[in-house]
This record gives sequence, C-alpha cells and structure tokens, in this order.
Amino acid sequence: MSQTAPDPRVYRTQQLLRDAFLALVLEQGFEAVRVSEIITRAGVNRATFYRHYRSKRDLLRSWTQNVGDLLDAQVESLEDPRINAGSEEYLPTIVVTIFEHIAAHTPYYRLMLGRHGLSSIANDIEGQICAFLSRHPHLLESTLGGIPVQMRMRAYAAEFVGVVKWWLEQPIPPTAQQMAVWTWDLTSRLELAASFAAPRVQR
Amino acid sequence: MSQTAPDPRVYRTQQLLRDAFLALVLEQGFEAVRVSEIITRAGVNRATFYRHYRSKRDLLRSWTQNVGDLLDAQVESLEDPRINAGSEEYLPTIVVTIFEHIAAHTPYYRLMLGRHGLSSIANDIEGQICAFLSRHPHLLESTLGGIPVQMRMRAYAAEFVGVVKWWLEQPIPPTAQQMAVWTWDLTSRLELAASFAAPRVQR
DNA sequence: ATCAAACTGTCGCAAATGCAACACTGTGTC
DNA sequence: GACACAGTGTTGCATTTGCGACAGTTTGAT
Repeated sequence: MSQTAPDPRVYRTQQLLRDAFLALVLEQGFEAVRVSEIITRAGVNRATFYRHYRSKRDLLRSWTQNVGDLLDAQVESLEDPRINAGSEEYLPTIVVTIFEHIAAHTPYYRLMLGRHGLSSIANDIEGQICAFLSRHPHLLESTLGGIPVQMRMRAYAAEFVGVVKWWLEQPIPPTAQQMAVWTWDLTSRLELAASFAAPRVQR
Repeated sequence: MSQTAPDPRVYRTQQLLRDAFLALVLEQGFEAVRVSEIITRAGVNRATFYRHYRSKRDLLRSWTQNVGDLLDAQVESLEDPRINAGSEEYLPTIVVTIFEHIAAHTPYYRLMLGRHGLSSIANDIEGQICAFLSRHPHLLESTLGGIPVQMRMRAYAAEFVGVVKWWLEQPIPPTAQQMAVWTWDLTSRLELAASFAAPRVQR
C-alpha cells in the first residue's frame, strides 16, 4: 500500500492537480483533457506534474490507488469489523465505515461512477471491491451452498456499485449509517436466497 | 504600489494563510487568533509564515494593501473613468468598477466591515477611500459652495462605507451595476444639497 | 514566587517547486 | 513533401517551502 508522502507540499500539489483534473473531465470528458490544461488550471508547473505522474492516466491511477489505500487503512484501524455498530440489529461496523468513506470522497466517486464522469472505470472499481473482499474474508460466509466464492464476490461487488451509484445521484442522500443498514439487509437476503436455492442446484 | 510576487508558490501560501485567517477571525475574533492556529489550518510551516509577515496584524495590513492595489490597478486601466457605462443616465464607469471590485472581494470586505468581523478597520478603509478620492480628483467637483474638499471627501467616504455595509448584509444583494446607479444618484443629491446650502453658510 | 506548558520568532539545511530551454511527436495547411 | 503549430516529456539551476532545533516570552496553576 503506497503511502501518501507526508510532505505538505506534495499533498497540496496533488490536491490541486486532482481538483483541476476533476473539473476538466466533467467539462470535456477524459480523452479531451490535456496535461497543459490541467497544470494551467491547477497553477502548477509542467515539470512538477511529471515529477508526480507520467500522464493523465497515471494521475487517475494514482488517485484511485490512494483512495483505495485510505479505505484499507480505515478498515485496518477497526478493532473488530464484525462488531455491532450500535444499531439494534446486527450490523458490522465495517459496512458503516465503507459508506462513510464514500461520503468523505464524494467528488471522487461521483467522477468515477456518475453518468457524466468516467463510468468506464466502474469495472475497475468492481475489481477493487473483489480484491477488498478477498482481503476481508470475514465479510462472506466461507461456504454457501457450493456457489463459488469468486462468483459471489462478483455479485456483491456489482450490487454494491449499483447501490452506490444510486446513492450518489440522490439530491438529498440518506446518511451513511442508513445506507449501511439497507445494504446489509440486501446482502443478507441474497445470502439467504442462495442458501435455499443451493441444494437444488447441487442436486 | 507593492506588486504581488509573480511566483505561484508565494500566491498559494498567501492565499492559504488568508483563508485560514479569515475563518479563524470570524470564529474567534481577531485578538483570540494565534499564529499557530493560522499555520495549522493553512497547512503552512511556521517559518514560512514569518518569511511573509511579521505578525497576524501584518498579514491583515498586507491583505488590505493588496486589495487596495488591485482596485487602483483596475481603475488605472480604465480608458476614461468619466465615460458613461452604458445606462441611459450619466454614470462614470469608475463607480461601477468599484462595486464590481467589492463584489469580487466579498470575503475580504465582509470580514472588514461585517458585524462579526473587524469592523474596527472601517476607519482605516474610510481613510483609504479619502486617499483614493485624492488620487482621482475628477470624481469631485473642484469647488462646491466653499465647503472644504477634505470635508466633502470624508462625507462621501462615510456614506459610501455605510452603503457597502448594507450591501454586504443583503441575502440577495443587488448587482454591482444597480448599486453603482443608486450610489451615484445619492452622491449627486448630496452635491446638489450642498450647493444650495453653501451660500447661507458662507453668509 | 516558581514552575510547566504553550506560544513566538529565528536559524541552517534538506526537499519540493518554478522556470526556461530543449528535443520530440503528431496534426493540419499550403 | 515542407512548414508552422500545439502538445508532450526532460533537464539544470534558482527560488520557495518544510523541518527540526533553539532561545525568549507569555500564561496559568500551585
């Protein structure tokens, strides 16, 4: 997991470049954006840009990387991700944490998943989610009616991305807590349905 | 007129420091704000702060200086400040320019003139306006019923600051153009009243 | 009065950034 | 093809900023 450099100057310039990049992509689309435009709007020198990134695509990769690392770090810092978050029903804190993470990075996720953004990246994000699930196996029952774990991860990832897309479109979005509850309910129902259906599939 | 350094880094840090300073003064008042807080919130190093300013008061002075210089530059660039700005009645472009300038620096002026800001600075600003009027004598008739020019400048300055304060308080403020028209009307009426009253005062 | 803690202001050195110049690539025009 | 033109990467050197350490000052508690 690559650490964001602790030097405030680095943080600043990267932030400036990302802000400029975000605005430009929303205005013109990813392909049309030029490095020159990014650095002009960010007020950053060309040489500085290339000291951080090799291209605009690399900027995007790096951004995704960092946001992902942040989520990982946040999750790692949880004492026990399986513990109830305080609501009456059972609900792992990790689910709430994830939605809070998205809320904290709304601009990024709106860019990546929104209708006018880089929705082509949604696939990558689903892949990242699968990787995330692999790193946190306690989120899934280890076996469930013989359905391959990989397939279940893909199903959950797609479902999750869809829900998040919907969330990001809401003018008055529900809280992260509320989203976590609903999403957890959904997931449980999926698992339940699968556990009923599985025997028949297995014959 | 001190120039703002052309180096983007300088511009950045000064902007960061001003933003942090503005927020902190509005939260706690000028006296309570500490240099440590400013630099922490701005994400700027202590040494850097002192390379630019000698104290928080100096930061304020410098900011005022810069905003004033900007206004001056804008006015200097006008071809003929006396020309009609496009409305049907006579209205010097310089008046519109001034209100547009204030609109462009609303945060600054709200801080300086607002109820919860540094209203103690209003005096300094009135002084600056007088100096500004001195540098642009075409804004005043050279003689008017024997009333000392200095006194008339003070009157206009006070009236102007009062109007601007009102403007900055409006939830849906009138446009700069509209403000210019109204203010110009007011001023004209002042000059007119004076020209009637003056003979009697002179005996 | 004394002491600790927090804040202020300054210093030298390390790291990041800006700048100007350069070669290189594509792109369209004649 | 020849050409101008705009955009891409790279390099050496100047400037700005961050960092850590330091001494002096203010503040507040005992």
